[in-house]
Amino acid sequence: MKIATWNVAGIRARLPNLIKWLKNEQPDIVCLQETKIVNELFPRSMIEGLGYSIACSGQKSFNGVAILAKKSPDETITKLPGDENDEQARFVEAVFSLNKTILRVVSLYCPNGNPTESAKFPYKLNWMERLYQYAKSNLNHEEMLILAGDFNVIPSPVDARYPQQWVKDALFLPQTRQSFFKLCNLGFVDAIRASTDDPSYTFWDFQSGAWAKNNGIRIDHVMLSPRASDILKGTSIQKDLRGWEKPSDHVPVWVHLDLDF
DNA sequence: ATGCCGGGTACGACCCGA
Repeated sequence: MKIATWNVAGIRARLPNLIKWLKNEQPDIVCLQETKIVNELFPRSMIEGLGYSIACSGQKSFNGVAILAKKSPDETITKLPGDENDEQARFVEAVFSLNKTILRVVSLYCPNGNPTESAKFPYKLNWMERLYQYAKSNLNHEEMLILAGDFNVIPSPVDARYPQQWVKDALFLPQTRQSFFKLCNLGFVDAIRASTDDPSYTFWDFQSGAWAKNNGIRIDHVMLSPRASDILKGTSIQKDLRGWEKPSDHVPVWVHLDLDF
């Protein structure tokens, strides 16, 4: 089976590209971020027409995540535990019962955290700590768990074309990277980094000709629990979508698993 | 460093992203 994560930067603006891409690539599961739409207005019909179930957690204007899948999930969760008052739609989980196994998939949109002197940075770090606690408690089940999405974390200098540009940015500060590595130290595998040493980016800013200059960063990640990393077959970053008409500033990240879906 | 682009909201400029 193949699973992809893609920050679409507005699902309504990206719908033609999303539909074309789904038809071309036939993913089994897709984790979307920055849908920027309430659940009631989610553009269901064309996506369902291609054979996908939809689990979404959205809000007006900002954030919003979804999971599209060729099977219907047995269970859906739309809140990251740890803060009852958190109204931001950044987490959706879908649980799939497969032949003798369970696959748990999360589409997540970690806060950006800039500017770092504002409340946004502690909110980011707190959200990442909540994700860590969630991941840790789920590992006890020894299921296949996939955390896929826009982490807004540049893990290492190799993950930026110009790392010195990011040293004071919330995406690359030591506290942010430590929080990401804490997740890795639970046993989660960064699927792209496990598969290749090549520098490869998932985001290029719309501004300043970042795409033309390949001034990119790798911030969209697929993290595999030990049971899931055991069946990792391969990965890719679908850079060509950044060159399409009306692109998102992010491109899809793909993971292939040795698993029937 | 800021906000050069792009989306959303709403219809005139704002906020937000990374």
